Amino acid sequence: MHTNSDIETKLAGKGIKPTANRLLVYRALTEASGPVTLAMLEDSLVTVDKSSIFRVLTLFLEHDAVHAFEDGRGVLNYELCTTDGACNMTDGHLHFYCEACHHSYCLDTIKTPELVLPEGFTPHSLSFVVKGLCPHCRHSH
Amino acid sequence: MHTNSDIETKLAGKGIKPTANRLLVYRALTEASGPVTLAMLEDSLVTVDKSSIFRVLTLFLEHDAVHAFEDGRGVLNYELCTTDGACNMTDGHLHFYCEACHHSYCLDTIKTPELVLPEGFTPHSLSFVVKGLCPHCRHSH
DNA sequence: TAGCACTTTGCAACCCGGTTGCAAAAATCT
DNA sequence: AGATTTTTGCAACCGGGTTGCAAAGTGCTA
Repeated sequence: MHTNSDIETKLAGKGIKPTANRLLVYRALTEASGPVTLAMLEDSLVTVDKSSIFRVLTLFLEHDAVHAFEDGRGVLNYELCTTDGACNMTDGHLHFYCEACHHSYCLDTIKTPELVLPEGFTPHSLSFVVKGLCPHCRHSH
Repeated sequence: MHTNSDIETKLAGKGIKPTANRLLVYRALTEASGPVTLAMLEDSLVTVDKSSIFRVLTLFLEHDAVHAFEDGRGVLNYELCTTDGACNMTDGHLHFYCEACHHSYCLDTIKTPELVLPEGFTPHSLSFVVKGLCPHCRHSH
């Protein structure tokens, strides 16, 4: 488990001043079993206002503490960055969105392929999302 | 160019009864240089209500006349299906979203890779979107 | 420690894309 | 024509995301 000072160290390493809300949000991200949405954080952090969570997340994004991607519905999902440096397309991996339980999975065992774009297109980031049924929903069908 | 009866034939082939609005929307899709959003169609089809365009597009989706994907902002983009049969993930191809001009490109020369999901995950559709700068915006930088 | 500046937070309100209920208009069917 | 079904426009709503603003908190410095 992560003590508060563990988290403070992590945040400091990314150049983020630790506040009470930032510790709460960071902890929620570490304890999540996968990518989480703003709405999920709102539910689990009832003491913190939606806009505050949002601002913490955007701060984390700017400091490469988390990365974000859209699931199949256009909802942003956030995940802690595992790498220490900039967290960009180079560590891109596949995400899976279950259309039954509306849950996102991070399939980080599957890397996105390196790709060759037509002349002139300069990539910054990428998202690769597969929609379908997750193992659980497929069986309970 | 496409005459109205050309379009009517196409729609009939997909099992869609041609109405005035459906012809207008279909024509707008054929004349677009790439994927279009609901907002873009609202702008170009000033005589047609937003909700009507929306309902036409969902009808087209159900009849595999168009397919849709989200660009990098979570906005739906629509494209005419080129294949005759069901338009699903099998003809998946890459899309590029320019963060400067907010325009989506259909890079249909680049096919999405065939992928192997972990046991139990059943794919239905997929989206593969690269964000960055398009050739034009890159030069006018 | 008082006074001042800067940062962070909560609240309310807004924005925008997407979506729906409903009644009017248009097409379809005897 | 009259009855029925489909399509349409309007208005309103929804939900995720975002912002303005004032209050609360933090951290100075004198």
